[in-house]
Amino acid sequence: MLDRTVIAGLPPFEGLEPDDLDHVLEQARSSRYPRDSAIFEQDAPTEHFFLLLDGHVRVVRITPEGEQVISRYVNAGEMFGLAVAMGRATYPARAIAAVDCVVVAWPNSAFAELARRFPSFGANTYRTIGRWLQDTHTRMLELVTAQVEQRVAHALLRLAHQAGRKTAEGIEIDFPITRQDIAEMTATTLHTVSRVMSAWEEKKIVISGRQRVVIVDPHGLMLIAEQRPRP
Amino acid sequence: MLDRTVIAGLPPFEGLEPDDLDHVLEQARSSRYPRDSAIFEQDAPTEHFFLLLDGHVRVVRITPEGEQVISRYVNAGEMFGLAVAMGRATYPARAIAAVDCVVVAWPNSAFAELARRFPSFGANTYRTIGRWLQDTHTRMLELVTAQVEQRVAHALLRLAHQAGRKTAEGIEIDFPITRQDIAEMTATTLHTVSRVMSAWEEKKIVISGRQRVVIVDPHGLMLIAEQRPRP
DNA sequence: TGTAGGATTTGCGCTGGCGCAAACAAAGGT
DNA sequence: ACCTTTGTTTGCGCCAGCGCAAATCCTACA
Repeated sequence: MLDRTVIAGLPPFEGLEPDDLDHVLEQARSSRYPRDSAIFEQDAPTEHFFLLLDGHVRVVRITPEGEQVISRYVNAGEMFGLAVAMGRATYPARAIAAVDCVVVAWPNSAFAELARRFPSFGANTYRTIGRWLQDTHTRMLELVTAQVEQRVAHALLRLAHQAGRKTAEGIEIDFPITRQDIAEMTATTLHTVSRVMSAWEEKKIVISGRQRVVIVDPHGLMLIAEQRPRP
Repeated sequence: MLDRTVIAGLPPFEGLEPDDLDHVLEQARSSRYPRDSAIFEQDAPTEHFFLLLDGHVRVVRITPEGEQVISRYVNAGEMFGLAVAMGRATYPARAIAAVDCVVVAWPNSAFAELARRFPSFGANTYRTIGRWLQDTHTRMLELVTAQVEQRVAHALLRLAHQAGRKTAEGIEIDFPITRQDIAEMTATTLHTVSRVMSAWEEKKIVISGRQRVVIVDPHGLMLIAEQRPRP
């Protein structure tokens, strides 16, 4: 049985009494996932929905042709795998632990009861899904209208915002991320990402190494991201 | 006051008693929108949510740079402008009547009450939003991985499926649609769409004219849509 | 300390489809 | 019947970024 303090104060459970929190956790079980392991697979039947307690999770969609696109990164404290709330029988994507993770899982059957018993939980969940829809639209717009350099800049800024850690050199992305990963976020190739980032390293905008990105000059990066395609 | 039969049998109101339907409609008002008029504007404060009774509505997102992307077409019988269900204060896109339309609008304030009083209505709405999220992801994947020709083929097949009308020549898209519109659905230019479709006309796959598209050979189009990029 | 495997960098050539421009065609208004 | 507006077609040149290939660099593990 989990301690109620691990979920107290998280948006989905805001306003719940200690007893309520215990009730919520009664149906949950927590597990650890080592780095690079799958939490659920695309098209697998949905049996659980999840809360990430610690770590970072990558959500990836794969086309029939085998091409991958990273649809988002999940940060600690966020819900994911909410297929049940969307009335889906299978997960639409694969979830991979980007680092060692601690996850709480509820069986799908718990969702309806929790949403009914704690309306704020249901409302929050649906708002979350609504926000994902917005974010997805926004990213889609960006992917199809902006140039590669701007897309990569946007992706890094978003990562820095969500999962940035201040260091002496600048803002470091808090989990290992490869050129390939960035390519899959921005719909390009690892070669192009590498070229773009090498150029930025030259200009002292970022420092990057193996699976590591530090943003030295966020403002400079923002200028690149906001650049008009044809002035 | 609207007659209850106009909404009876529609998925969101499935299983409601005649009295319930009357109650639902008490808070609604219906209006007509002439072709090309806006039903709501992007970033405008959300005051209503809508049901399309008759016609076709185009939902368009505009970037700060002024580029447009058509995020979907709404068909008769579908809800749209559900910003309130996603907890948003402004509409994330603009809705334009693609033909003369009849629309039912409810004030946002009605949403919470309806969702509480008729759980099936709430569940259906949230499922709908979940489906939009899926569709958007799928389209995004397609836009960034497939070639222009395949994207246009997919777009036409989707349109034919949702809003196709059988004619002597083939399946005709049920509303006026320009090359520019198709370009905004597939993230390309009207010039390229024109070239692609001229080639298809040559091969007797489609017949097209001013604001008009007829799919003569859906199977041939499907072959193009499913084509592997690099065999 | 050596080494295998993964990650990254970089050069080079090619091409899909965009930008530009101009002509043409179909509606609709007067 | 004419003119304006709006939509469509087509030719041409160009370039961002991909595919391919090869070298190099880390890092973990033996």
